[in-house]
Amino acid sequence: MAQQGDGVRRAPLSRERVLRAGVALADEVGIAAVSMRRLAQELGVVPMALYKHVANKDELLDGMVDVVIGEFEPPDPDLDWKAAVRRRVLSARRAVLRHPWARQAIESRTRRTPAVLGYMDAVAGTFRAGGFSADLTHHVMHALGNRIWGFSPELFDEPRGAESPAPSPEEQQAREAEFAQRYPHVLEIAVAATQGDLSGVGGGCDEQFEFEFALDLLLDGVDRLREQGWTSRAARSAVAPG
Amino acid sequence: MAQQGDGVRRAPLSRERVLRAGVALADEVGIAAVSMRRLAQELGVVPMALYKHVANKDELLDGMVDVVIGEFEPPDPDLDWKAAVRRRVLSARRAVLRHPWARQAIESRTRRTPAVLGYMDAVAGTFRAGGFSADLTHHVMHALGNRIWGFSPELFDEPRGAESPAPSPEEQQAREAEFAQRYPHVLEIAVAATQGDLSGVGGGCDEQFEFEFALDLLLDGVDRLREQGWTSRAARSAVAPG
DNA sequence: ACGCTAGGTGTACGGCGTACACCCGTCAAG
DNA sequence: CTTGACGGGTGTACGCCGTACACCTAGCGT
Repeated sequence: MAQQGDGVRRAPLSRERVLRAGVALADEVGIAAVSMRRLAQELGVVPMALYKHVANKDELLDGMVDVVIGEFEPPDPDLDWKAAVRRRVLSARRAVLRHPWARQAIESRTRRTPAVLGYMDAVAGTFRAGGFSADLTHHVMHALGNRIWGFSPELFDEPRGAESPAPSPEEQQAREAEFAQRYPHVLEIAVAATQGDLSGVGGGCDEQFEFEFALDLLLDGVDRLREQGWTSRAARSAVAPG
Repeated sequence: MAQQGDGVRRAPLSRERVLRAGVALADEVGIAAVSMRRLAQELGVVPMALYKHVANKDELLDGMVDVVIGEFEPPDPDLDWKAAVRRRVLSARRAVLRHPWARQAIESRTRRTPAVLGYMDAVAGTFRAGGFSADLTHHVMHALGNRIWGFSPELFDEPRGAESPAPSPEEQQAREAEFAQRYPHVLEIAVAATQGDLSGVGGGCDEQFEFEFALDLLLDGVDRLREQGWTSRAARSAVAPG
C-alpha cells in the first residue's frame, strides 16, 4: 500500500488497472481517441509508464477486448443447446452494446487470446453437448461468424460525424427524389423498416429484432441439418460436379 | 496531354489515378502501410498534392472501397433470384479476395457512397423481383450482413506477423497439451476441419466451403420464410409475451 | 548496509495527417 | 500580345502518434 497521506499519492498501476482505464476511456471518447499518451494522462502517469504493463498498443487493445469478453455471462447450464447458445450470444451482445467500440475492436483483431479461445470453446462445447458432430459444430461456428460476438454489421447505420447542417428544404427534397430514382429498392426496404417514418433512414430500424431474426434463422437452419444427420462429406459429394 | 518528351514528364494526377494507385499500394503492402505520404511517393508527387483530388484520408479509403465494388460483376439477368444473389455475392467475394485489405476497409467504414448504395440496391432488387416483400427483403439484407460483401469473419485465421520462431519441440508439445486441456472443443472442431492434419490450425480450413455453407443456409432459410408468407408483424406478435 | 528489482520518468526519433501560403503553367478575354 | 484568373503541384510547419533507451528511485531480501 506504500505510505500515503503525504498529499495525493495515487494507487500504483497494474495491468488490470491499465486495461480497465482503457475500456473506460474508450467508452467515453471512442476507440480512435484512445492513445497511449491520452490513457497515461488519464491515469496521471507518464506515457512510457504504461509499457511496464502492456507490451504495446496492440496488446492494450487485445486486453481491452478481453475485459469486455469477461463481461459475457455464461448461461444457465440446464438450458438445452439452442436456448443456451441464444442466451450466451445475447449476453455477449449486451456487453458489446455497453462498449460501442468493442465491435470494431473485435472485428479488427485476430489475436486468439485465452479469453477469446475460452469463449469460442464454451460455444462450441454447447453445440457438442447438444448432439452436434464436431464437423457440423465447426461449420456452424463459421456460419454464425460475427453473430457469435453479439453483433452483426449494420448495413444502414447512421453516417458518423456532423454533415452539412441544413441543406435547405427544396434541396433536401431534390436529393430525396434523386435517391428514390437511383436506389428504389433501398428506399423501399427503408420504408418497410420504419413503417413509413422516413426521418433519418436507418434510425428507426430495430437492430435487436434484426439480430435475433438472423440468429434464429441460423439456429433453426442448423437444427434441421443436425436432425438430418448432415455431414460435410455428404454435402461436398452431393454438390461435386460429375 | 501537355508537352511530353522533355525527359520524364509524368502523367497528371486525377482522382481516378490516385484511387487506383491506393488500391495497388494496399494490395502490395497492406492497408496499414498506406499513408498519404507513402502513396504520394508512389505517385512521384509531394504528399499535399493528393489533397487536390481527395478531401482527406478517409475519403481516400472510401474511394478505394468504391474501386473494389466497381469490380463486382452483375449476374446474368435470366437467373432466378437465389442463383442471382448467389452469383453476385460470390463475385463480390472474388473481388474482395483479390484485395485482402478490402474486407477490413469495408467493415470499418460506414459511409454510404453511391457505389455502396448501388450494390445494395441491386441485391435488394433481386430479392424483390424474386417475390420477396419489402419487409422480408429488409430483414434478409440484415441477416446476410457481411456475407453480402463476399466475406465473413474468419474465426480461426492465422495470427499475423512473425512470432517466436522456434519454440523448441518439447515446449511446443507442452503447449499443445495445455491447449487440448483448456480448449477441448476448439481443438476438436479444428481437427474436424483439417481431417487430422493439425499443422497450423486454421490453415487447412476451406474458407470457400464455409462461406457457401453459411450463405446457402441463409438463402434456403429465407426461401422457406418467403414460401410461408412470413411477415415481421406476424413474427413479432407470435413471439410477444402475453 | 547493500545491491537487486519493479516500476515510474525524461528525452528523443521518425512517422503520421493536414493547414496554409506559395508558385507556375495554361488558357480565355481584352 | 498582354493579362489575370485558376487548377494543380510544392514547401514548410504544427501537433499528434507509438515507442526505444537510458535513467532514477523506493522498497525489499539478505
